[in-house]
Parts: sequence; structure tokens; C-alpha cells
Amino acid sequence: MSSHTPGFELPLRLLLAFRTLIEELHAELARQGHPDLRPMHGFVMQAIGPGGTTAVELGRTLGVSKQAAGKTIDTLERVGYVERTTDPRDSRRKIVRLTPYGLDALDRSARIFDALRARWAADLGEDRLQALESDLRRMTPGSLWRLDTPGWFGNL
Amino acid sequence: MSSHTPGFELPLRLLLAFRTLIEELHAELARQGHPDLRPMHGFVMQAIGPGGTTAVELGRTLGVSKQAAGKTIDTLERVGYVERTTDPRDSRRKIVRLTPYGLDALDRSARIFDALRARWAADLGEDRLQALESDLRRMTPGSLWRLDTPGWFGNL
DNA sequence: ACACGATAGACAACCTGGTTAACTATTTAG
DNA sequence: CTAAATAGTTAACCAGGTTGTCTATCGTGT
Repeated sequence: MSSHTPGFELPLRLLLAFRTLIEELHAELARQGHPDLRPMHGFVMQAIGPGGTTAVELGRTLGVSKQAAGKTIDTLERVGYVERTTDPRDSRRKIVRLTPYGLDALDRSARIFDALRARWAADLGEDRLQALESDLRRMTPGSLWRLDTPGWFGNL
Repeated sequence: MSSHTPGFELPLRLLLAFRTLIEELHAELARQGHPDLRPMHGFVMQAIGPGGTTAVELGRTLGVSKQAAGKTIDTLERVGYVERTTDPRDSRRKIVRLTPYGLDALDRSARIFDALRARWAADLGEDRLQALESDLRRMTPGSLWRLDTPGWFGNL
């Protein structure tokens, strides 16, 4: 009966696996000229996308307050990954766009993530990895970006 | 060739899956009389264990500074999950022990995690879930508790 | 026996990434 | 043309981390 894995291992392994991937990503990004990029910056830039966005919108897609989104944009702007321009058609809005440097980071991230996935595929077998991904997809909500996370996992 | 899942989905799904489980756990814990328990409290209590520990030791097993461990213990103490008693054999040390309330929370957490795992098993099939667990085990470091995490995922 | 180094804990100052609340400036709707 | 809604900023706060410093106690070597 209780030859089963204890239930608490699953979430821990999921978190550990996540952290491991992220650490590897950022180690590699640092090597490739992006030493100041933090994990959350990557996520936020993904969420901004090549099309640009605004603070309110970003907050909504990320599931945090507009103020939090604003602060994050501030720091991204300070490090040179995004820039703000005011919308000509609505002078309340400020459009946040990735800079070329930001796009470069995003690009490299995508490639590194692919490489990491390839490493998993090599270790586990492509079929097995696909099963894993499909199982996770099945057990998680569809929306990839609303991580909804105070601190990206943080509180609550 | 590139019919593959983009690499960035994997980490996201891992995080999402983790968060989903944790949210379900805490929703259920709240229902069962532990509305103030935060995710990290659960982890820390697991790490403390029934035997008790000290701040320095806890910091080591969690991979954070002793000061951070101390602060966490403070808040756990305030909410009534742990208590500090000074070690009679070494008056520098203060032994942190789970209170009955804390033990109850830990207990319920374990049961809820088992139930959640059972739900996954029902959805995916026990064999498939075991494959998933074993794959994750393979791709992650052995030490479950050293989450090493500023904010449990937070920064860096 | 005792001084000295190592250890446990506490405290302070600071960082990040969240939160609410309050305020300004603009746009849109009635 | 006024009133409500919306975008952004600022401020005060919280949690959980960091480092650095300080005190008290323990253990060891001469």
C-alpha cells in the first residue's frame, strides 16, 4: 500500500527542477554577456514580448499590481533592457519596449532553453520528456505567464 | 526537426505545477484550521522536523544565513507553530521545536500532499506519475531541503 | 587555571519584489 | 462640459533575504 513515494516529494522536485534549469540558464547567459539578467527579468521580458506593452497591461498579464510592474520596469530600464516611450495616441500611456540588448537577451534565452531541453531529452529520451511535458501541461493551467506570484513563488 | 516543444515551456510548466500544488495544499490547510500557514512555513517546519533544531542548523539545512533562519523562526514563533527553549547543556543554543499546533499542521500537510499526489496518479496513471517522479529525481540534486533560495525562488 | 578562538544568537542597515493607498494627468462617455 | 475611468507615479509598508558587528558561552591548549 504505502510503497508509494510520499506526496511531498513531488512539489519539491518540481521546484528543484525549475530552479536547476533557471540557474543553468543564467549561468550560461552570464557567460554570453548578460551577467546582470535576473530570472524574473527573463520572464518579464518574455511577457513584454517584441510588441511592447504598458505597466498596467504587464501587471495584468503577470498577475501583479501595476505598481509592482512599474517597479520592475524601472529596474529593467536602469539595466538597459527596456525603454519607455509615451504613446502618441494616448499621452497617459507609456509604452515599454525591449531594447536591442533586451531582444538579444531574449533570443539567447530561447536558445539556451532549447539546449537545456535537448540535454534533458538526451538524458531521459525524447519520448519520455514529451510524456513529462504533456503530463505537466495536463496538470497545470493553460496560461503560461500568469505566474501570479508574489516573488515568483514567494509569499502567500 | 523543430516540431519540438520550445525549451522555455518546460521550466514554466514545472513552476506552474509546483505553484498549483502548493496553492491547493494551502487552500485545503486553510479549510482544516491553518489559514495563516504560508508555503515557506510548511517547508521550514518540514526542515525543522519533529526532533527540533537550532537557527544555525536550520540555516545550514535550508541553505540560507543563520540570520534569515532566525527571522523565519521569529515569525513561526509569533504565529504559534514553533517555540524556543534554551538548551540546558549549552546555554548559547536555543532549541526550536514544533508546537502541537505545528505538528498538526505538518501532519495535515503530509496527508494533503499524499491526497494531491493520488489525484495526479488518478489523472495520469500511477505508472506515468512514477516515471515523472523518477525523471525529475534524475534531473535534480539529491538534497530535497537545500532549496537555496532567496525567497524560495526569488532573486539571483 | 585561564586566555583565546570558535560558535550561537541577536541586532542593524540594506536590497528586492511584492502590497495598498493616495494623487495627478489624461481620455472617454453621458 | 462635467464626471468617471484609466495610466502612471510616489509613498509607506511587509516578508524574506544579505552582510557586518556585537555579546555570551563553550572548549581547548599551554
